[in-house]
Amino acid sequence: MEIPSKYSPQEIEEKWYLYWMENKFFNSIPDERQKYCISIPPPNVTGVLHMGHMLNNTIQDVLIRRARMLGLNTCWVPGTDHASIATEAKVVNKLKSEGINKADLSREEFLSHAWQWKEKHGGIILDQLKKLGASCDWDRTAFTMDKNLSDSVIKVFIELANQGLIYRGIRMVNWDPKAMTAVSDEEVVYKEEQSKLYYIKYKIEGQDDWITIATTRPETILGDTAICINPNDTRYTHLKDKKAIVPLINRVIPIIEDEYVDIQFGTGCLKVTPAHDINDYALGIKHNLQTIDIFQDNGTLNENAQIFVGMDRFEAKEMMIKTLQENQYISKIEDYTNKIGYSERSFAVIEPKLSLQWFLKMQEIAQPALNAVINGEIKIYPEKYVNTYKHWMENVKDWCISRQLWWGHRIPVYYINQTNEYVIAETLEKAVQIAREKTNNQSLTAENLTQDQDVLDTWFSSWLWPISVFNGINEPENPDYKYYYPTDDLITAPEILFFWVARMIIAGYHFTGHKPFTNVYLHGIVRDLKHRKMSKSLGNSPEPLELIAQYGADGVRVGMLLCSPAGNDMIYTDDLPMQGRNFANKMWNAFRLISGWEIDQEIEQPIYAKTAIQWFEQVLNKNIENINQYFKEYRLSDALMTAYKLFWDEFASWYLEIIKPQYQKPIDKITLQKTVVFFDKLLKILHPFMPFITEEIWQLLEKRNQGETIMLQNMPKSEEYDNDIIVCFDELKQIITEIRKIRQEKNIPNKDAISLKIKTGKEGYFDFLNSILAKSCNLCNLEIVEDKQTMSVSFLNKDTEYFVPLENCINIEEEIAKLNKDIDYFQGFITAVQRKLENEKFVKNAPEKVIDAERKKLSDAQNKIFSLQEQINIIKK
RNA sequence: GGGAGUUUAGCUCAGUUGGUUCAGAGCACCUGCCUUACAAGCAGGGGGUCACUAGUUCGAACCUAGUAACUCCCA
Repeated sequence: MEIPSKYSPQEIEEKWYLYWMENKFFNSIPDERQKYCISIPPPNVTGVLHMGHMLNNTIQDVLIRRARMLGLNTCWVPGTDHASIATEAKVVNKLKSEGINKADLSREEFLSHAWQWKEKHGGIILDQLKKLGASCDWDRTAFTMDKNLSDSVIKVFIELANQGLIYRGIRMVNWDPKAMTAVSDEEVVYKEEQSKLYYIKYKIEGQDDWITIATTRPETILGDTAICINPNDTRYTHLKDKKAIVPLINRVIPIIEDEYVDIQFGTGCLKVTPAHDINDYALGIKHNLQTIDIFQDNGTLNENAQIFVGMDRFEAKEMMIKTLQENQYISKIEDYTNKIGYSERSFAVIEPKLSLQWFLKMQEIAQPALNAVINGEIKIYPEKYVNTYKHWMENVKDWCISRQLWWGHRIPVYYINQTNEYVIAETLEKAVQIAREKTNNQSLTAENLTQDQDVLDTWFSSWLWPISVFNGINEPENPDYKYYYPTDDLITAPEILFFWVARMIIAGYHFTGHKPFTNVYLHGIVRDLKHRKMSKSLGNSPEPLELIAQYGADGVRVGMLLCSPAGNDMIYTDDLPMQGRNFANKMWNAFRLISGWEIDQEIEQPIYAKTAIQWFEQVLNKNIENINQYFKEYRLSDALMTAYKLFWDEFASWYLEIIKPQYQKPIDKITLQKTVVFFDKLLKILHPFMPFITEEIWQLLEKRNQGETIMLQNMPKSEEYDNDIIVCFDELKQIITEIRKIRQEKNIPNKDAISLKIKTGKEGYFDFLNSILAKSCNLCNLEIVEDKQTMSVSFLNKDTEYFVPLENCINIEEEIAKLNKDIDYFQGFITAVQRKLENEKFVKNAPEKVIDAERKKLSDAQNKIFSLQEQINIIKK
């Protein structure tokens, strides 16, 4: 059967993924073996696969497949999170396109639409992961709003509340007026923008005097409740204890003093609007100021503003500027660059807003999580992120966990008779019970209770993920949880180190008393060549599934990993998957070569083959050892590159070329058998990186039974090896390269045999490799000689001299020039070494070993010069 | 404004306790080859003041200080 010379991955990948699924090779159940477990960073249920997912999941699959081949009971739990804000926005938009307004629906009706949407679109991303080859235990697929996971969320909320760690409070939150919800600090993206700084005059009460402040947000002066000056600022001392009048609305406000005010900035006077600025809010508390909130939740002005009521904040700003100008309150307008916060989800400008929210106290529960990373119980790779983690955990702030949305876990708080008095319970029935006890009113019914309208932050469910996917909150004694938890590795990006990783660690220690995972591997962000983050809006991201179609999943996986050292961003170009594809093709053709060889039982194993086998065994073992070490250090790019070079350079370019029989000649049995064994090992080493092609070739390499798979074979172990053989062979490679160079320079085709004469020295000659040398260089004659040769091209390896007699095409001038060039080089080298050795301080202070090495370098170089000079003399004769 | 990190070849990155196995790898590039496994290939080759400056040391890509540029986090 003819095997095509180009490897085409499409059908092959589909075939093997089906085979793996049908045979349930990805599934795991607890047994007596040691386990290895990863819970996937749950992608957003609204999401589609992007380059970041490709990198993230490739890494996880490599680790999982390798662990599986190391004999561990391997479990990779997939799933998605419900993404409150993003999903709700999607569903709202979808309904809008159908002419339905969210406001016209009841909560139940809306949720039913949301669930329909989830059922229809929620699994897309997981199916896409299958194309990548992800070997997840799909039977365990979890969703943060599944029954067990939801119950866990409610349960821990109640537990934390009972521990006094949850409180309700007025706080300045990042308000998203479009999504009508508070968002966390981490969900606000700040962008630098050109804006204006307005200088606005306030009249001093009872005096014909003015005070000027500078602000970027003139509309908020409607909520002003003070003017603040710095007590050290002599320009304003005379205004101390006076009052100012807010323009247009004539509210009288005090002039207060605080060193917080930056004298250099603007006019040195600050307007204080406690309801709409976080720093002003702090000032307000400190100076006991009134707080006037002038905005509705949707960003329009309310009654408190007195004017422009009902107008949107941006419109109101324009009106405000216009009106102030008309009334001569604006003295100056300057250009100004400031940072404006946008909602990561809805892209609306964030409005700082005072609001009643639920908070989780963090400081106390963060402590064990901080300690765990500091004392190394949990390891972060790369280590530099430990600092970042530490800094954050030491300055941790309380976590606002409520969101003004419907899609998510509804806060299990029930208010009694529309008051602020409440009870917390898993269900309405329990809430009634508790409320009756609390109020001492047995006639209280469900009618008297109103559940909090808000849901919990999505992270408040994903922080339980490694626990809740095994139902460890609800049933801590269940066998799955006991077996798989704590999980082993967590693979994610540093961007969510804080709001996911750190919180998972906190939750792990707080709810289970154990870490949630042992190692955290942080990979970078995928960027384009201009180092811009890949995103839909920039249009700079390739479509992952198209990449897979074009280069094969194996090719893409290799491309993603080749250039992605831990913690570094990955700069993507199409060259990367191409390199992966080319490598797959190389493997494919190596297989084609071997599969075409016929065995002849009669022929003896040639010495060159026997020697090459002996050498390759050493190289293989050495590289396995290196790869193991790289995996230990989570240096996956290096591990892959080592395997890549082992296959391409050592196996294909050197080993196969040496043992390759002449065209259409048969091969001996032992060599072929050994070669198949090598190939088999290489495939296993490469399988975690390139699952599909390795399965395909492995299945073809030898007769396999139904139900067999490379993915359940044992990973080759590193055995003892003789490094001397590798070193000798490296020298041999250099010698062969020298001879190839001579052929190229002198234009001698490979098929013309040449002869080689060797004047052996103490080093640089290996007779046991002669048969390989002869075959690789097509030598008709290999002779050991006592004397230097004339009419030859020569070169030195250590102190052994090699001569290629080429009577017809020797240019004596050229040869001498070449030899002189070498002499010059060594001369310079000697000068440098001598300078060192003549330095008394060096001889006195440097270790013996270093000095000896220098002396050897010196004498070696001197010998070389001597030998080269001699060669020149001989040629000249 | 506070903190962390980065700077090594055209690009992306390695360089473990300072010492010719220290200046490396892959890709890209150049030259010659369609040599029956592979042109998605083979063989060979060029390329770096290790950001800059000063210091410590017999010796610095590596240690110290300063400077510059970039990145991230927090405010």
